[in-house]
Amino acid sequence: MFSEPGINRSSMLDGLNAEQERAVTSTEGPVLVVAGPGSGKTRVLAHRVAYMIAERGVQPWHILAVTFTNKAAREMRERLERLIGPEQARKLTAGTFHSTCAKILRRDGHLIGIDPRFTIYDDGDQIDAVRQSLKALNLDPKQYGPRPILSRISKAKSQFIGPERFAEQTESYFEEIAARVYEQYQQILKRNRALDFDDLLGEALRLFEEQPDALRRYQEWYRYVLVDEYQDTNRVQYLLVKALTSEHRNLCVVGDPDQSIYGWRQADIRNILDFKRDFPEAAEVHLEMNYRSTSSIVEAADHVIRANTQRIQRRLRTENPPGDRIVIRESYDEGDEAQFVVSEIRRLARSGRYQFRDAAVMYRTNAQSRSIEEAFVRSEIPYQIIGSTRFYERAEIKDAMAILRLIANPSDTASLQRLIRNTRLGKGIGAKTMSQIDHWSYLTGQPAFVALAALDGRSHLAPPEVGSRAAKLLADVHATIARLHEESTRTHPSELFDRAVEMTGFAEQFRDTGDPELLDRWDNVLQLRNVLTSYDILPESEALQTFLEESALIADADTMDESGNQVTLITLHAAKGLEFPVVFLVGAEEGILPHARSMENDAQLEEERRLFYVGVTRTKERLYITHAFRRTVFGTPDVTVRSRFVDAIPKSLIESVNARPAARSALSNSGKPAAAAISRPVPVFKVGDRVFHDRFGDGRVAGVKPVSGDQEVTIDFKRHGQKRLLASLANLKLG
DNA sequence: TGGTTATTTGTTTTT
DNA sequence: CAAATAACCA
Repeated sequence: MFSEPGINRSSMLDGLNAEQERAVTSTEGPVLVVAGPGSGKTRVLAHRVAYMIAERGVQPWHILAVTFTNKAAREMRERLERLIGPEQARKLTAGTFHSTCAKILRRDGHLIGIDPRFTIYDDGDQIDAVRQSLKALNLDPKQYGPRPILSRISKAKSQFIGPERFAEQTESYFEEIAARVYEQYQQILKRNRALDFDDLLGEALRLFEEQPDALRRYQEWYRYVLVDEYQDTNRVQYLLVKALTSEHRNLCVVGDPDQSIYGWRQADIRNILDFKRDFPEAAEVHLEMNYRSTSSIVEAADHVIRANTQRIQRRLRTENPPGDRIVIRESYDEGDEAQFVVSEIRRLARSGRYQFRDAAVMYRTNAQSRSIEEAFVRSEIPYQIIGSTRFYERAEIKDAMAILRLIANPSDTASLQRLIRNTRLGKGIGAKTMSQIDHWSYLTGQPAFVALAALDGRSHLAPPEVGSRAAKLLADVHATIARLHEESTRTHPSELFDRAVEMTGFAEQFRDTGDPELLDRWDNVLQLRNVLTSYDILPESEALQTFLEESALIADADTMDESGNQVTLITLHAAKGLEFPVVFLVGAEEGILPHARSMENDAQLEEERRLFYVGVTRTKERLYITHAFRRTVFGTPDVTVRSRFVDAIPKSLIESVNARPAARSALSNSGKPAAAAISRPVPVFKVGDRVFHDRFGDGRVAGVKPVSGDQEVTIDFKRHGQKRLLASLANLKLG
């Protein structure tokens, strides 16, 4: 039974320490909460909202809680349900910046000329738009990579700098180019009635600036605003929050500068300083007691982060027992590393102390998940990968989504192009025809769909010049989509989907085929359809729109499944905010963590250190840090150097360093090979020896270097060139 | 036009 | 190594 409202005071503040209580009860006016890892931040946030509602009589719909992921929003609501009941909890607004802004723009965007049917462009769509812009400007995409240009545009947008202002303040030739692309890019988005991720925030801010009445309405509505993960907000997000709260000034921000890991996404640490400037009356609360981790882990984390100079020095505290030591393990290569992780997890599971679900493997780059995943597949231990192989990035899903997006917003030319390229409906319409349409769009400023309408005799505009055969086909496309679009407001999404995949001939390409791969893909499409059915209960007029919006704005972390008993594989970035009893931090090597591309300056390096720190502090009990002697990156194997971050951990907290089981026994005394090493005998090599390797084949020893109880041999392989290998691990045979 | 193969290019991190 | 693009042929 849930507690009734009017709850006694103690239950809201029950079990909170003095600082936590202060964070919960300072409900009026601005508050800055600096919350260290594991300091009960999530709990405090939920209790604060509950307290406001139950004790201070604040109406739940007057509260806006902005979280970093939808999952965090969901968790907040769930906690709240337990505290004040589902009735009240449901009335709270909780969501990410992006989803909140999207909703605001659907409702009020028309005031600043935004079509409420707008499509949200994801990363891939954005790149396409940049490519198109380059083409329209006759610039060579080889010379100016779309990726760097897009990131420059995104950076400008995150600072609320529009194309005009950006063009005025360019500082290099590259920026000149970017400025021209930026302008063109915006035109393309506008023409397609599309907004990219940055626009969702930027346009919402523009709405607030240009329409004071609308802003006042939202200010009146959201009288209390909470922002979680404040250290990762950018300029525009700050300005949004500031605008929203400038009247009532009830703003509570929660963050931890030591966990700021999104600088590259224009998260601006100045937001904390500016908060104090713009809200000088703000109360400040520091949560420093760690309730999550063993003291070994807390101490290790503290030693790591201490090396950052751009930092308010403070120390982490815990009253937890020391627990297990941290295991640091050197593997031979990524395969061996993965194998170690798997067998260690199995060992822990067998011991009965942990389940699979208690463990997570964390890495710097998605690419690293490959070797780990292979080991899991072989071991038959259940696992889930967060991000990486994203469902919505599969070709067949993108195709199906394009159809749905097009139905919702026929002006979305990117989706139209996809449909024409990949379905029977577009068969016979080639690149030449499409570029004619493109040109027409450029001249008229109208989306491609209008060109199709003109060819179908449904527009007063003069149709583009295309071949008569193509004209007929395009008119057909127009008729089909127009019909589906018209039906969409009175048809359940799943039914609409069924009609759409038939009418476009999309379903057809998967049918009557024994090809197991095709069957597999169709299975994915059906999975998508299954997701759609859950939107059938919504009113037909908005169901499709809601689905598209939610699927565009899901974060990787949102897809985490906590119901099954499986190991989680996740990037360090996505792991922010999570915790696990057992954590494997893999690939702790220079060039990976810190990443090679983040070693140029101190600011970047310190962010990498924070990332490592985030990984360490996710751990409740057992932390493993692994690095490999040799790693194949890019198809080229290379000898690695252990990450400097590992070396910052005091030896007293470490259980074993450089555990190379076979290595120690390889050379027992005076360089003579041990008769029986634990696993296999390792020969002693000298220059000139002929050897055989399982993968590299025949070779000749070119050099030998003794390393702690082992040999590092350099070998010229006949087929694979020169390699450096560790004798004890390479399994070389004397030939 | 469309599908195939050869070459080439590149991997941070993500709403 | 493998995904993505370019050249190539049908």
